[in-house]
Amino acid sequence: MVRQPYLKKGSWSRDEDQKLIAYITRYGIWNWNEMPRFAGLQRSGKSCRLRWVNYLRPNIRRGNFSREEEETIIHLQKTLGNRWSAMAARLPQRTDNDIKNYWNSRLKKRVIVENNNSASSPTETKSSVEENSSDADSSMMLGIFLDSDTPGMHDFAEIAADTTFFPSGSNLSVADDDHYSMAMDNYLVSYWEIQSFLEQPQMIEGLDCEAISQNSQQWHSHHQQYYDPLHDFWVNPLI
DNA sequence: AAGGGTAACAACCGCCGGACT
DNA sequence: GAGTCCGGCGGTTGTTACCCT
Repeated sequence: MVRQPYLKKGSWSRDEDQKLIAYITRYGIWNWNEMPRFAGLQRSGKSCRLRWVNYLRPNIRRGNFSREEEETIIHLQKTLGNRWSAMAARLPQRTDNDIKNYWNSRLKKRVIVENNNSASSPTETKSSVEENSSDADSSMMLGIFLDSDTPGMHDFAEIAADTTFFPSGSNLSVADDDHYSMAMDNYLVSYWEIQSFLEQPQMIEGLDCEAISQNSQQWHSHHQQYYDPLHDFWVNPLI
């Protein structure tokens, strides 16, 4: 009987995030079930996939749904039902998990209340959405990269600025140092750390980088529709 | 200050469908 | 055609932070 290797569950640590990002950055996504072993992660493939898709992908936006996005979700939920992935396809930068959570925790109740109100007195309800006040904060954070003379850093910053790489949640205010450092800790896996990781000796003996690279390219060609356009940004500078 | 209730969200689980052998 | 593997999806749970009493 083959003993299953210990698989960690629960919250992801920063170190695990870095390992996953660094691995995918270098080799791409070729097999979720095999990747954790090569990446030095004691996680299931499913767990890695979920973490990447819902949190670590470079061009996802989290928190602070705009009024337009809210209305879109409400409309799509009416027409599509609980098809969260289909909704996510129509809401750029949002994940199905995020949309699902947002609907379950906020919008569902709001819609019920609005329906009840419209049944009695059709008054306009005020949206609970906060303004995207942290856009400026994100810009300030990006300034760090723009100041850098490191090749590739300007691309990094510009793309991040264009795609709201940095989540715009309320915790990301840079009004004080605590929030700023927390934001950095939680959301930034710096170029330098990835580089440092990649320069480490291969953790798996006999790792056939060439084969993995080819597998990755084949995967790309077959699954291009699932790939976000920022992938090149992550991969090219490091190959 | 402490405890209970609630909201928000990260993560897990089970199921399903497609691809491959 | 049957079996297996893998990735994706939706439902659900667990955890944490916050608010109120």
